[in-house]
Amino acid sequence: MVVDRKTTSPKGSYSSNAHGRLLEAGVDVFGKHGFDAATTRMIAKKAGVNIAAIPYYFKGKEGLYHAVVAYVAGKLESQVKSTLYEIEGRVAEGNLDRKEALSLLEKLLENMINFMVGSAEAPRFARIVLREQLYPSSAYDIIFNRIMAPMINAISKMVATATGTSLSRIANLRALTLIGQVIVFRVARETMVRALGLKGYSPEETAEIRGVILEQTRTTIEAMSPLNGNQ
Amino acid sequence: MVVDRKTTSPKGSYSSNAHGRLLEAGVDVFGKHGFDAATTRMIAKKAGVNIAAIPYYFKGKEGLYHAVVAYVAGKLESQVKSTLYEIEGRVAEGNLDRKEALSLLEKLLENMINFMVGSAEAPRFARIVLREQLYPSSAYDIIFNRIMAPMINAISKMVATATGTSLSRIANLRALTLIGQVIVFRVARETMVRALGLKGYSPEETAEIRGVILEQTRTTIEAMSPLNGNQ
DNA sequence: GTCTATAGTCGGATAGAC
DNA sequence: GTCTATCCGACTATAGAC
Repeated sequence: MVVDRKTTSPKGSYSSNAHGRLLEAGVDVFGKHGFDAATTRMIAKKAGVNIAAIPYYFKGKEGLYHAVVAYVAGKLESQVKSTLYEIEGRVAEGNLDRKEALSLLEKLLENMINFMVGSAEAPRFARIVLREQLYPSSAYDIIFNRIMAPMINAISKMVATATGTSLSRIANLRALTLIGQVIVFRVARETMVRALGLKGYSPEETAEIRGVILEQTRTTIEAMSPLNGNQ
Repeated sequence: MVVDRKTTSPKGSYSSNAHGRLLEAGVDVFGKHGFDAATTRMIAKKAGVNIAAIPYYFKGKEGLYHAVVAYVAGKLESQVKSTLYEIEGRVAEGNLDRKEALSLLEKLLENMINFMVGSAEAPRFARIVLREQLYPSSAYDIIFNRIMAPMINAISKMVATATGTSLSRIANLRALTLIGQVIVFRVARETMVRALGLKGYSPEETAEIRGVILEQTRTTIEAMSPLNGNQ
């Protein structure tokens, strides 16, 4: 199959080496410096391609940035996609009980923790997202639609079902506090490292963190359930 | 004598206070763009002072940045200082029981929530801190020593005391999840706004958030306590 | 203390050879 | 598709008038 690299559409083409290398380098350089402070010279150098390849493949710095954000969104999406599908499917079937909802919620949180805390490449991708949280650009729509909205939606539904309450504002807020418990370990990594005297997150420490978060999730869900029988 | 200038200055132009105006403008501009991307031109313009005032008062852009970080650290410190002193004092006295520890923990979290979620000027200061979390510079020491370490320390101690356990790694991790529940509302504000259809955080919404976090804190602490009697 | 003017550097993008 | 050379604008900092 012949791939049309450039010509009119930067979206149709992927397999060019320079194209892919620029995306990977863009994740690191935009993540480290932010859009404005990142220079096309740094990115091109890191990618090992000529600076002129950026306007050539991506119509300029801004086009590269949007492509990088979409690339990152796809990576993050792939970490939770199967669990999100599973949840969606079970919700559609309509016979989800509290116990299973809690179990699906735990599975989703585990997905998040394993990636956000336990994966070596998470920091690279997370930095792009966090920068967009800090000061959203036009690229934020991509992140919101592909990651944030589906995650909040799924977690809120599972919280509501697991606590036997309706899908309310309160369920949404509880979902966000659950997300907060996970992302704090990514956002405040440097603080964690200094405060706890860690070097990074070892598999054992990741397991400890997972244990604490899941335990708190279970006890909170249990305490919030108005009846304590099973559905 | 105050000389009335050509009015690039938005606010009535007090020319006597270039130093303070540069700090305030620096919070906004460094917060919005980051150190590298922020320009001394933007800051000087926003402050309504001449660019040359930056090297004059702060020995250059970097000196201004460090001064801004210290200024922000002081502002944040002042939000929790009295509660931190109170905790320190009670710990030193040595007769803190579980109930009082929980109450002090709640007070500290309330301080955080009221400022981080409920205050209109929190986003300005938080952005500086979040950028340093994202990619710590040499200025991070100021933030860590004046804010992060004292907060984590105090929360961990109160968690350990309130759960009747010793001050362990687990208590530290639980402290961080509590912090995470608060800061997610600051970090992911844009996501919150979109997902919940809010415009910002009204006093009512702040109260709802406070209710959810404090309720979860109480039930979690209770569930984690090995004995359920009252000390 | 505050200003203007300017030096010196580095940014993104393009043209055109190959 | 990839390169070199180059334009032009914007940056920080300084010198020196007032």
